[in-house]
Amino acid sequence: MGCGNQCHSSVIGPLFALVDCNNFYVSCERVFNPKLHRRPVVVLSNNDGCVVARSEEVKALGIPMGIPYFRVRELLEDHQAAVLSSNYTLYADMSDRVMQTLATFTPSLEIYSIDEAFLSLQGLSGASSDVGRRIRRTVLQWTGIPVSVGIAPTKTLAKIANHWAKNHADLEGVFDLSRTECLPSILEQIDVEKVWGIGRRLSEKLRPLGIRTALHLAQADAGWIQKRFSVSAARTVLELRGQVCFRLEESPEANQNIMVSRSFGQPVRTLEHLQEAVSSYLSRAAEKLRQQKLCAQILTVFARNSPFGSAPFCAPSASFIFETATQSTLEMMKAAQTLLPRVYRPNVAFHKAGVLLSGLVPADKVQPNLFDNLPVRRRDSRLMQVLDRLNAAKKQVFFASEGIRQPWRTIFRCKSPAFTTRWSDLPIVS
DNA sequence: TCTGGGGTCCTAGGACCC
DNA sequence: TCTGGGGTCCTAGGACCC
Repeated sequence: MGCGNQCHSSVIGPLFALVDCNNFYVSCERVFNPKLHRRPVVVLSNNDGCVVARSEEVKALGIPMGIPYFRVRELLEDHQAAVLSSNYTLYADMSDRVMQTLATFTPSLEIYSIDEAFLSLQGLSGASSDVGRRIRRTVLQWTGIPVSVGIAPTKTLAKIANHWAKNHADLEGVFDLSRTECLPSILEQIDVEKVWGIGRRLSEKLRPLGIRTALHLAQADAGWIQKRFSVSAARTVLELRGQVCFRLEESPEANQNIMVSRSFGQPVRTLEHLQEAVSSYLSRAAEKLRQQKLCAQILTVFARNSPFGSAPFCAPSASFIFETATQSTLEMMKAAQTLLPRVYRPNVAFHKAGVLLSGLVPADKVQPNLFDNLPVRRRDSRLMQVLDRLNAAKKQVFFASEGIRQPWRTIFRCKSPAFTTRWSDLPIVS
């Protein structure tokens, strides 16, 4: 690096580590299928639509994140790439293992996404970069997943440190930005769009103003940025200067919305099939709602055609407000049946539909309504409990309204087995 | 032919009230 | 009838994240 020596006294101020799994979905697949090593691998989104994870070999081919698969299929074939559908059950289980491993290092842990966590290293003894290396080694050994670790006094800088660790092989996956004298020269090499919280739109507006790198942004006037853009952008400026604006959120707030939406395996043109799909999504959404011990006041149903087709974009939606917040799938399905005719359009080829539950309240804090039918509520509640218990491990019982043939169902053409969550799919070592 | 899913936060603008 | 300011709440839409 040639950036001067890093000293190793213990740290007093706040210190964050961002641990990010490398190419997470691809890494999960490689743990159970050694043939995927040293070979280009991609994982695709639902319906095998877009590239959502790429191995290093694929990145080297210049294939960007999120590109539609059909546009790069030939290129991938030319390089004998392995192409896999998403196996969310596997990734969720592997994520749990990684997070449990991280929790052994510190209780101050924020699970930020399926493949990322922030840790507070404040007060931990020893050199922070040694801790980083230990984290990396342990996660790899216990789960098989390679991670990168970025360490810095703010979350935004930890993100940058992590990014730097990923892009400099000599660092072996760990970079401690809090102990470097060359922060400005690093920020100078980072495009402003790469900064956490600055997206494409914002960077397009910043560049003409001369703010093209993370360093430019760090040196900008925070008050002016707030007036011109937003308070969040101003916070990012301060964070780049080492001033904490985003704290660790160890016990996250309850969700404000629960959404289940999917693109269809093939376009839906009939009210009947739209009803099936919406019933099935609603059934899943209500399950999530009960898992989180919440009730919903508002149900929104929406559907849309493809934004890429020649037909004008069409995205009707309709909402239902319950007299009393509910967690009963039955009650919600009844409501959905009244909403769907308002959403359905003959002559529209629907490409996607979804349900949104909002106005969420804890189940034990629901205000009962004067005209509530309590016996029905209690009966429904018992029924839902039984349903959830039956479906806990594997879906065994479903509503007739969800349909049987389900021609709209999401397609996964090349999905790997459920290595870690189904006995029959257990990998065998011979 | 074929373009993901699930979230959060912020702001602007309108309605309404005093 | 005319004139004015300040505050809150709600919603839609935009931007961001992975």
